Amino acid sequence: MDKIKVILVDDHKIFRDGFRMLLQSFSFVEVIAEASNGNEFLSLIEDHSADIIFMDINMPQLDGVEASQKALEKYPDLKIIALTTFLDDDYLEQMLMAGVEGYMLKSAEIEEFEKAIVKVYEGGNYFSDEIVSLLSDKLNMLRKKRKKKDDLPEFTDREKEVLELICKGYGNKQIAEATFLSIKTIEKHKSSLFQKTGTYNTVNLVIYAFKHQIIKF
Amino acid sequence: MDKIKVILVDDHKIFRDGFRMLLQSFSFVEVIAEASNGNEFLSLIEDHSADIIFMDINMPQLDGVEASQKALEKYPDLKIIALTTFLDDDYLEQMLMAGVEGYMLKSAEIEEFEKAIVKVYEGGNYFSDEIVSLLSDKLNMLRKKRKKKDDLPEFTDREKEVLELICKGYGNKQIAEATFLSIKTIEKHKSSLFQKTGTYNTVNLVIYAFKHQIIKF
DNA sequence: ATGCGAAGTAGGGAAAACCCCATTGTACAT
DNA sequence: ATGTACAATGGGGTTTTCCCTACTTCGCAT
Repeated sequence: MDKIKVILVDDHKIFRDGFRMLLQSFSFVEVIAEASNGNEFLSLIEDHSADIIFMDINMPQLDGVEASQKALEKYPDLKIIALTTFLDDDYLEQMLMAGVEGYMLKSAEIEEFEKAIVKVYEGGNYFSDEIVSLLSDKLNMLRKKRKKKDDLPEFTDREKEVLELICKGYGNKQIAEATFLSIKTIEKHKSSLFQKTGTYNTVNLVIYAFKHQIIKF
Repeated sequence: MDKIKVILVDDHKIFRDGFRMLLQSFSFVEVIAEASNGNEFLSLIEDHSADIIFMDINMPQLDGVEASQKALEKYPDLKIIALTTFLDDDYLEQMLMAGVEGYMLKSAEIEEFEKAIVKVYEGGNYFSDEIVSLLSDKLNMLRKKRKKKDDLPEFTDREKEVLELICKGYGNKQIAEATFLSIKTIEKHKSSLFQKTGTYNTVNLVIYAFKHQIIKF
């Protein structure tokens, strides 16, 4: 079996040296190239076909987030494992959205790296426990924030029905046709919605609905 | 040290029986109660102070999602570990948003449950690898969908300016005042926006903007 | 049994949004 | 220099939205 070809991207030479040694100690891994920032990496992948990229996030010139995005745009099958030092990481969401296959701390145990490489190489993904915890915490924060804001008023059935249609982009006339009611009635229901939500026209109402997640995308 | 007090919620008695036995085999765990659906669980927690809840998701009467939401509303410090059978789970996001501390497959290994209980009891959280993979896949799907849709038209500076104000809920008059232009001009810019986006009124335009993430919440 | 409030149904008229069309200015190419 | 393209600015007139008011129905409490 061929060795798994790995590229290292990190701005600290010392870290790369240490990490390369660690990886080479796995018999099934070969470090085929290194880059010290995003730009260097992007030109590098033109000439090398790697299986897995270990990508630092904080780097000068072009950081890991943008480098990953650009690389994946051109080579969507690239498998990237993001590396981060601390847990106060604001880039987590961005990096996940960029489409990385793994995310772990530089301080992880040797066995973790081994596990991660194998899993990602086989088409899976790997996230260290700390990262998962962090993500979960962020979700919780989000939830609490929403909860606080959500003293939503109560809507009647008709109002909910009308609001749904409004948020689909229907005008009063179309809503009237869809519900077999007169335009005037629709207008009244909208008026009630305005009052209950503290808005004063349709656009505001739609914005309100989106912000309070009453409607789904 | 006291035993960790656990409540089981699942509609299948056989599963509860087997799972209880499994848990009791850990010397540090005590199953103090069981419920066969969400409603039963909600009345149960009034009388029991549990450390950890194992909560099935698909249940008759009141499912795991709503039960968890309601329970956590009343007792925010409750620690819930969600259990699911299959991986085709549409409730994943909802359950995470509800604020569960863990999420795992019923088919998990014994050691996994042990690990999960300890971690969650100590204030952490636990998600099985399969769940994490699923979540990551969903994120990837989301990303790809956004990418595909994002052949957004190009807007002129004025148009962007007007669009921003529209999405703040401003009417034509207010936008005109804010930009020192005539209402008619604003109307024309909006008209251009309609054409470029394929929409035909302000409400539709706002919806378009939200869906394509042109504006931020 | 009756009264009272809340939801659902509309009309008339004012205000805002929208469509078709015209003018000006600017950049860029021939 | 001149034509083409397009952004930016607006006017006139129609359509839609919005506000104020009114009537009916239904549940529910006195």
